[in-house]
Amino acid sequence: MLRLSKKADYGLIAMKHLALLPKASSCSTREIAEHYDIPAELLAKVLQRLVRQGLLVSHQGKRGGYRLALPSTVISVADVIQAIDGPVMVTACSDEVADCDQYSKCSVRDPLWRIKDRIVSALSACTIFEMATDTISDAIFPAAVAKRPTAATLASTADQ
Amino acid sequence: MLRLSKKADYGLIAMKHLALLPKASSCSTREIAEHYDIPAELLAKVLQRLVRQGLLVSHQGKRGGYRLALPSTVISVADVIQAIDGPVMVTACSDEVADCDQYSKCSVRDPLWRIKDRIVSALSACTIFEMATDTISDAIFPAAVAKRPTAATLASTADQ
DNA sequence: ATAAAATAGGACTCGGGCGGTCCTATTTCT
DNA sequence: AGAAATAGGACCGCCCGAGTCCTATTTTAT
Repeated sequence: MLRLSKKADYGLIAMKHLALLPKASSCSTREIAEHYDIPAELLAKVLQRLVRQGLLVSHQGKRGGYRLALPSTVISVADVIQAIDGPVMVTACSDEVADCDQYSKCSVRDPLWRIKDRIVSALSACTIFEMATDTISDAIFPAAVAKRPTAATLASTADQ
Repeated sequence: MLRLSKKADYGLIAMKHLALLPKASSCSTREIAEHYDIPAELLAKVLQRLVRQGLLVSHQGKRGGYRLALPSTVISVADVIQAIDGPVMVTACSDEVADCDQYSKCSVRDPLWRIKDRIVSALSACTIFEMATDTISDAIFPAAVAKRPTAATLASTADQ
């Protein structure tokens, strides 16, 4: 499935919302939660984590709220996801840590690592600004991929 | 986290294993399972699914087994993952199906869709052959990404 | 001063899905 | 005929994500 967590979803929604706010104005958890029908207390935790990671700045007390700590052109989707869910890891075995019982025999760890890097690149190449303004280009290298026939196509022709 | 399922892991391991076999020879579930310490019955289901999706061909009966249905240069990592886990979807709301309760108010669906396409592109750009021969290039467009400062960097410098 | 509204964050629960197992066909080779 | 393999349905336990509850603290408005 390769889905990202609800928290990351909420985080991106919030970041986009904050990016679209007038400069230097802020917004409370409740406002965002109500606007998008997100459980407020859950969103609160997400925003708190984004503060801890330095992507948001908070203002406590009544009339408090959050605003971006940095220009939206500098914060990437990868930054948000990683701030919330921790480092992106495609495989069970992270960075040197062999917490997967097949570590010694695993033959796909290195290849998958490179693929993970590609995914992180894809996520890093997209900024919150681009999300907010809907200016994300469609693909990274359409040519290279589109050219090659998909296995699905070939398999169906080879079916019988 | 954005992790892929154990099944997908096992599938990729098996596909790589089969790709490295001498041409036209096959291999049984048990052989692969024992070689990589994978629960045989679970791996069996994975391989069966790969057969149903046309990526493998099976030979039943004693001395049966599996072999690639197509050249390893034509099968992509995306093909394998999708054959096992179904379509890659970054968000809860798939293809037009609004099974997520925030569908109407969701502001990040379209951007995330494009990002999903990028991820699928990254996965589609890597073939089983490349996995088997360890010839995966490191990144897609290193320049574009490396050039931009990361939010993490900026956040830490702006810390106080 | 006091109350209200907000962030900060720890502790807890609940349910679904993933990983895994078991069992029973069916096919095919020896 | 029997062994060894694929095919596949049914089931189960448990972990973790999603969400809730509660309390403390900070700040502002009245």
